[in-house]
Amino acid sequence: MYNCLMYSNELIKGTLKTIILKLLQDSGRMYGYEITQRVKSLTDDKINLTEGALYPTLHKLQAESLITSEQEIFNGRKRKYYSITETGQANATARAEEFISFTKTMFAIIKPQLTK
Amino acid sequence: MYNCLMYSNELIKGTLKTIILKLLQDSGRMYGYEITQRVKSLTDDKINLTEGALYPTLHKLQAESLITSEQEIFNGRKRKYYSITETGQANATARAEEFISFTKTMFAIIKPQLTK
DNA sequence: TTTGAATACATAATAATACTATGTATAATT
DNA sequence: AATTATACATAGTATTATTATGTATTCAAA
Repeated sequence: MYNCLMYSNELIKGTLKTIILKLLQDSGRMYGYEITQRVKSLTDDKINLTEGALYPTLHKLQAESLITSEQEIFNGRKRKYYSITETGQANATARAEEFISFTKTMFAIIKPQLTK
Repeated sequence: MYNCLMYSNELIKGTLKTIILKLLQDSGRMYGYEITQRVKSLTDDKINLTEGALYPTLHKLQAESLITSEQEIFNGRKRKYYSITETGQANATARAEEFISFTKTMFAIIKPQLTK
């Protein structure tokens, strides 16, 4: 869709990655289910991560060495805790800045009509 | 990716549709090439719509009755002018508002870490 | 004058990505 | 006892954008 010079072409599609990385950057380690609940409460129920979207993305982020994982048993149930790596930290910051920049650009397009 | 209650699941993927509809809402009628140039200048070269993304999307918007088209010859070259329909007007406004709302939601997630 | 850039539209093939649906399994609640 | 919540996972599907390619005309530069 976009062939951007400043924005990676994953900016939009990759919003989920940005969300996950930013949460991990903020909270230290988290497990999958915890992430869905945090997103739900942070966004006031507006974003409800599905498992079919979350887990494959977590696996992808780990494959890219942006996060690491360690499995534990908590209260009889398996939990897989994810932590952000150093590379992931830099990536998270870059993604967030890109998103903010993109937002400004989009506003340049949609704002004029809003005030009509 | 998102299973939103307030946001359509096309919010992100459909940013291009929002852009096109908003431009048509603002400018009356436009032809394809004109849209790419307008986007380019409005976004300071940051978003460069490719033809492979633009034209299929225009056809899709027309199939959804959000825009209409009329072909003309200008200076020996074919031009297909697109105009927004009444349904499209409402859709454009809704999409823009959705985008702004989504932006606020995203900021709730990424902002805390930015100030660190 | 002819070559290349800009204008103008279109589509097929590919890649990326998220969603739906489904599966497994345990703990807690009703 | 049944349902809900917790917890992870993946196959299949759909959507969507990108790349690549094709056609065709006008205009500017070499």
